[in-house]
Amino acid sequence: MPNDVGHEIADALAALLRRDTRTRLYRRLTEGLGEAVDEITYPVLSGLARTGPRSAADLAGEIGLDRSGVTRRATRLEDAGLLRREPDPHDRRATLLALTEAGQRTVDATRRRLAAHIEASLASWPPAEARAFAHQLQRFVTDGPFT
Amino acid sequence: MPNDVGHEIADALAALLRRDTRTRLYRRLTEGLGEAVDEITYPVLSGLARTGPRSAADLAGEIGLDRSGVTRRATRLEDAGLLRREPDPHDRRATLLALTEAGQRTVDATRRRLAAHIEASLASWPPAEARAFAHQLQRFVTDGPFT
DNA sequence: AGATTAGCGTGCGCGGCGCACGCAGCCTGT
DNA sequence: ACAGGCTGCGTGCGCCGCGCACGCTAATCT
Repeated sequence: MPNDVGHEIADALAALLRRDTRTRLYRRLTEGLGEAVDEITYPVLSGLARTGPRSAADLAGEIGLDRSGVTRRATRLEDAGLLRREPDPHDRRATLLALTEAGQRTVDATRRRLAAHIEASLASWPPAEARAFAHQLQRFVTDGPFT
Repeated sequence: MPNDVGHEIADALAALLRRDTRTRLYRRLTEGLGEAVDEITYPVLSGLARTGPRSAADLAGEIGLDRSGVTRRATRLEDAGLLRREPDPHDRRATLLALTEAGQRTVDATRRRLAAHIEASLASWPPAEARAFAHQLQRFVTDGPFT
């Protein structure tokens, strides 16, 4: 493999990980979905949508955050009606975080928007190439230098 | 184009943009390079390496940050000997930020590490496929839903 | 039953960030 | 030439996200 491949991907990754890139993307995806959902709070919604109701500590471990942060974000989302705290039936001290219907709709809308943006930017690609790229990207992210 | 491609890439991107993914990657890349260089200060070094000496305001525009932030980071890097402030010969009120030799070496080492990690994770790929992926990724990042 | 542990929310301090001010140097009009 | 506006820089200020640690409640262990 030519070693310029590494640098080429490195440059692309650097551009991708840039702060304002992330901020702009989040802003675009969450625009008009209410004040409570933004770059800070969305990972809580998204993580909850992935696995269903779960505890704050559990969710914190997944998104690489302290429990206190998850608690505070959850409170904000709860105030906005996107999230609901329900007592764990098996453990009376525990409280499970669960999406409300509005929260689920918000997550769906956001993910749909992102997918639409991606597909729009891939519109001019040959379908087979786009499909191959998607698989390679996924493989690269899971196997890549990020674990 | 099948619409699951959009969602597949969306999932990969979400994993890539996760906070701890970024933090871990930065930590690995800057390990042992001194206390001053980290996720916060590195973009200044990197941006400077890209275009040569330039003003703080100019650099701030590129990395999507306020000038004050660049100034503060630059001061930290200056204290660590990685960066040098030199007066602009054409404008006596302006100061140009420039990498020292140590700063340049730090950037080179970091980029080399990232490229090495990437290539290692692509070691099992057919070379042609890796090359194609690199080009597609670059194209996707520049044309993609990030502008 | 008493002691230890687990889960949660919150107060506290740290640090990054944007905003706005003050100062120094440039530039344009008269 | 000089006076006013403009530009570039650094810094103080306030906001906010974040990790740490405490107190409280409830489960679990001996």
